[in-house]
Amino acid sequence: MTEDNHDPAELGELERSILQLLWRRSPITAEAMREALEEQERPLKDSTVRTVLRRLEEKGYATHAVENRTFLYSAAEPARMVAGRAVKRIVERFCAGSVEALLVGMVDSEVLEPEELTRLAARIAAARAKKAEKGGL
Amino acid sequence: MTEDNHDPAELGELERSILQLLWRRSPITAEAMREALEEQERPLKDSTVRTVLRRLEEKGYATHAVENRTFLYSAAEPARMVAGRAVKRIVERFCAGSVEALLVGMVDSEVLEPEELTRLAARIAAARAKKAEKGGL
DNA sequence: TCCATAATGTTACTGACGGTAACACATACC
DNA sequence: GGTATGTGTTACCGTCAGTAACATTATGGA
Repeated sequence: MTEDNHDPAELGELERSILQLLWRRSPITAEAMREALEEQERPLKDSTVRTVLRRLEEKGYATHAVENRTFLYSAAEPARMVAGRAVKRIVERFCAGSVEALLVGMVDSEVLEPEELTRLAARIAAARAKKAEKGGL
Repeated sequence: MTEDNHDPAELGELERSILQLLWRRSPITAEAMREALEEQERPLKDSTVRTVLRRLEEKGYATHAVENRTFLYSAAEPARMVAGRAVKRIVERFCAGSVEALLVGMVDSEVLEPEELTRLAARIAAARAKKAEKGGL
């Protein structure tokens, strides 16, 4: 039971922006992060950025290593994973646990075309099969 | 452009519970809602329930009709739709807009088996085709 | 040695918002 | 006309994200 209880819905807008950057530019120092945000028209004080990075780490979304007394932050897990779990919660909360209902909803709300769904499903299954083959089993 | 800007992430826990009940038991009066919540070990004052119902309506998740001076609340749109849009936001926020990345993430985080994905895709596409045929395009 | 510098740690204020509810107001029926 | 039933108004409180000042620590050079 690794108590993996992240909930991306619990992230604020700034926290998400920073997490995005972690995914894109890991590993990264707090100062570099501040500069990156500044380039996105988001000028913030040094301490603000650090506070948010610390909070992200507390919440389990980030980690850091220490290199010459300086923290190098990285995302704790890939975006795909976080997104996957986020969807899982949506399925539980709004689709009574049925993934099918969710996929139907995505089609209904035009997030996804049926043909695209079919195509992606095939592609993913193929990729998966290949991986399983390599992975030995 | 009906400015359909709901964000289920912006709902609190009680709001979600009540929305669930709206989906399950619409149309429903405030009093009946209170009783339903009581049965779920959630005893709340009348005014609490009413406040939340009103907030849900303000946020666009519910509507009401008036029947003999009494409000009959209903969900404004099906759960599937809300879920679909919620997922859309996740895709934008965590998957750089790629639905494929999301589906892969769902497989990676074991929300969905590859075979199941393939099967559901086929089923949905078929249902969709049938509908288009009937709908006369 | 001692200070300036570059990091990190601590603490806190503020505004939004959700959970919760008291209290006021209206109306229909006896 | 007053009581019962249902709706409208207002508000308090706790939590949390955004924001940041201020304190502390270590390190390398004068």
